[in-house]
Amino acid sequence: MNEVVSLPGSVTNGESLTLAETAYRKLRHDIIEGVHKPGTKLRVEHLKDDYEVGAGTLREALQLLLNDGLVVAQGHRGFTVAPMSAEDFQDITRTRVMIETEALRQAIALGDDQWEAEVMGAFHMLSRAESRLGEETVETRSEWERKNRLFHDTLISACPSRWLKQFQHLLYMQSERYRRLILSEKPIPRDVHSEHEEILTATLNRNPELATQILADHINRSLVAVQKLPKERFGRSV
Amino acid sequence: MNEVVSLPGSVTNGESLTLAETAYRKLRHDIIEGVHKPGTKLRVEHLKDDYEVGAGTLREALQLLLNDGLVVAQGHRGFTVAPMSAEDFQDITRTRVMIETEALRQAIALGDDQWEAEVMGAFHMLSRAESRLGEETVETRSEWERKNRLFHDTLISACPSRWLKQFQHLLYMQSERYRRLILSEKPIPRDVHSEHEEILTATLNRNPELATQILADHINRSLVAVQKLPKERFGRSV
DNA sequence: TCAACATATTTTCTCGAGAATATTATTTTT
DNA sequence: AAAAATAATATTCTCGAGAAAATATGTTGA
Repeated sequence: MNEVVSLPGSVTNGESLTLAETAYRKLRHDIIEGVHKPGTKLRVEHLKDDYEVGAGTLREALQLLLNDGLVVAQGHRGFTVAPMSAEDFQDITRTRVMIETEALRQAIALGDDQWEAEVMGAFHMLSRAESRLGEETVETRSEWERKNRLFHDTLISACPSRWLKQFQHLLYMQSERYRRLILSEKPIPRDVHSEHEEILTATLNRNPELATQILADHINRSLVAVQKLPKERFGRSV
Repeated sequence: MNEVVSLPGSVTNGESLTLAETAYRKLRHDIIEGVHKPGTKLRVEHLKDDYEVGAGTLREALQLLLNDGLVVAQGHRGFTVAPMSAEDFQDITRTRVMIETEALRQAIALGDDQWEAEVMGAFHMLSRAESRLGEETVETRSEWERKNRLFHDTLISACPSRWLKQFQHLLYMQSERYRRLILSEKPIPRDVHSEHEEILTATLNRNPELATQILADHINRSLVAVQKLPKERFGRSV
């Protein structure tokens, strides 16, 4: 069941990890979690000690982050954490709605019994993680984040388009960084559970119109929350 | 008019180029042009001499190519030219139609006079390059390829979504590799000129339905051409 | 006081050599 | 002879030091 498969967002095809890739993952995590603030310079000499790798290896990790749009580079002027802004998140959200609803549409059209079962399973795992969210520890929150991503990934896993899924993954990752701003403000609101449930039932009923409509609303809901935030929360502007 | 702007596909924001990035560009060109066949191993020790850089620098260039999906990596097993297949091109084409038509729709809705002028200019340049296509040299073909990309880029340049444009750029680059297979077979057919012209007029008439329809047909046309090719042309299979 | 120039410092970029890992070839065993 | 184990080769990955470039500091002249 738990076969080794190349998870999206991974650079290599599973199996053994290089030091550069582990550093890449840690850095990615820290950028999404806001450890490295938007617009901040990422100096190799400082970071190589924190992440316990050589300078060249850390550079490789930074190069990989360019793909994800979490880091920007400037020739001979080093690397910088990608800036954040309300406009950027609006763009991310709109594009993500377009990509993810199309992917869901295709998944609903083509998914088989196996896929249905996996979607139900992912929803169940997410529900359990949600119920454990009362005790507000770091672990429960990151657990919920993992399960939420898994649910969204599984929903569209039956979509045959490699590129659509890749773009969805990228935009989800970007959204995560913004969603973190809201979560640090107030805990995850109650109605997300019912939203997920509605998406689930509409999907299993093979109702693409309804499922994509709810999914779109669901994704858009975090947009209005971010737009209410004061702009200082986005870190230093460019 | 010709201000220095960060062209998509470039890693840095213009200005001075690093050795790693120039190597990246050359490698990208060579992969698209088929110098390095799909599925081929890219050995650092061999390539560093060809591209006149150190081993570490060439590794950086390869890392950057991962983003573009032209190279795949496997932990401790090095880099490989991304494989090609008819199914992959079908996916690329469908996704590209979706992305590029949406971008064009937004551009038509929001583009100003300046944009209209640039679109006309790009079309003119493309037409001239097409007329020079009779003398079948390497230079005229690559000139046409450049102008064709510029035309497509300019069409959607008024689209405000950074991400849509980024995805369009990625998929256009992928298409280029496949289009090369057709071009080596037979020269560029006559009717592409009229197709471009129809897109232009529909766009300038602010007719999004017609413009996106013709654009979609235009992009899809190369799909059927590729699907006619024998599968040996795609290089060694995975 | 301010600007232009030169110097010093920091940071990035680049390279080649050594360590770790995978692949191929050889030998040994069943 | 086929399979398993071992040795040899090739390739990738990692590191730290030096070269190149950018930034910061200091100096001179108007």
